[in-house]
Amino acid sequence: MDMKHTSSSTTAASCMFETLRQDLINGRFAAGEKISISALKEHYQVGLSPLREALNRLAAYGLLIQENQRGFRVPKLSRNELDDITDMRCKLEGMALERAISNGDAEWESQLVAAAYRLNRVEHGQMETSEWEAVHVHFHRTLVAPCGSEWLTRFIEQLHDQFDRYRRLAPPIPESRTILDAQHNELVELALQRKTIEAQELLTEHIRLSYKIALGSCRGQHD
Amino acid sequence: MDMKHTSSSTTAASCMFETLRQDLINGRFAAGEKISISALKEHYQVGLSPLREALNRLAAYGLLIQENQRGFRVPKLSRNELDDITDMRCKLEGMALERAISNGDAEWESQLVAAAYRLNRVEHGQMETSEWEAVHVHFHRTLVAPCGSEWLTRFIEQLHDQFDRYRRLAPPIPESRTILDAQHNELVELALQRKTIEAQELLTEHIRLSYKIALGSCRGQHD
DNA sequence: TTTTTATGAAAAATCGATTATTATTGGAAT
DNA sequence: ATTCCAATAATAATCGATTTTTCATAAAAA
Repeated sequence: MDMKHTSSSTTAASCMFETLRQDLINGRFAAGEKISISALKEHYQVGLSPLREALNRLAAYGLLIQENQRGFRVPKLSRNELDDITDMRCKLEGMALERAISNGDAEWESQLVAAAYRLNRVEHGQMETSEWEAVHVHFHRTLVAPCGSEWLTRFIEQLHDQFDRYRRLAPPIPESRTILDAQHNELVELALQRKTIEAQELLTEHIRLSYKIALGSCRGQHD
Repeated sequence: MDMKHTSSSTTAASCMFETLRQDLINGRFAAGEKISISALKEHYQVGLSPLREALNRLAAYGLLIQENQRGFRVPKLSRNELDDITDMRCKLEGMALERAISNGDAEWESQLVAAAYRLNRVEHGQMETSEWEAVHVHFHRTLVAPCGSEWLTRFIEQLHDQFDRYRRLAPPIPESRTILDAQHNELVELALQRKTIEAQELLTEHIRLSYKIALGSCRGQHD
């Protein structure tokens, strides 16, 4: 048996990291906002030390800006950065998908089908947004999982978080949503058929369409 | 005038982050070693809080492994990971170089020439290794600097740190060193002449030759 | 009016001590 | 001998308080 020594009891710092990460991605803080440590401490009912450790991790991860002697700020949203993030996603996830298609085994195929199935189910029902978001992230993670590169995976996750910060803040566009949902299933089809190029092109298209939605979060943003 | 509010007075935590980052890259800690926080505290004469904040940042950055309730460890060296890092460097720096060559202006050209010049000078003299390393990092950073992507730049820096952890630990190979030194100058030539493809190919070759040296650090490593 | 300088308040960073968790050791039981 | 368990030591994580630095305000000087 495989006893997971890894998933040992969590710490307050790790817990705060995860919570804040989610809250940042979900736009619970205003872009550009100064982080009031004592307010967070109050709000999350957590000690100063674990909170600061979490903030330090988030800054190193790119979800916060840290300035010496003047604490932490939420990064601003800028169209330029969204363009950057989007381009990088297309490039990196394209790379990863190619490798995933060439490495992926039967186990991957079944997990991919399962992930897509779950995504379809959640779409139909009127689940909470947070549930759909979780399933959606899981789908995209599964899609590129067998790319064989720890670092590529890591960067993709990081960019995904950055991208979602924009997207989740933007107003939804139902017509685009329908297309995006269909694309998930088409991606599975192409992946299973090992149609590498077509899959890559569709993934790029998928990301670019999401980008159009995400752009909606930059309205009234100055740079 | 441009008064740098950015480089404000540093904090103990930031200072420790930089110091430990260098020490980790320079192999001052054994791969796989458990980090004794109290020992570090003693050795660097620093308080517990700033030290822990630095360690948290380093873990998020990928230079340390953090496990809940059991502290920090130095990542092991593995040939597989070195392969991964190397592939990713070739891909990402190749991308960046293409964009740098298309974006880079006269200012970039002069900085690149200057960086190469400095590198040549340091080679000739018998400067400290640390001096050469700093100039070398600066050269590679300059080469891809105008790629126009914050995120690409960030990932490249991160991978460079990871790669150097292997390379600096490996025994030097003088013949390869000569070739690598020459390649730096050839890279400048090709960049100035805007020979994108050739420059990319040479950069890949350069990284792959460095890889052969870096491999020397994996001898006797189990996975 | 504008700039400068002092001053008090707010917030960030750090320290020293405490608590909680893990690792270790030395028997007892099988 | 090997496994199990308690007792203890070691270390990680956290807390509460202190120090340091920045920010905001207003008086003084130009």
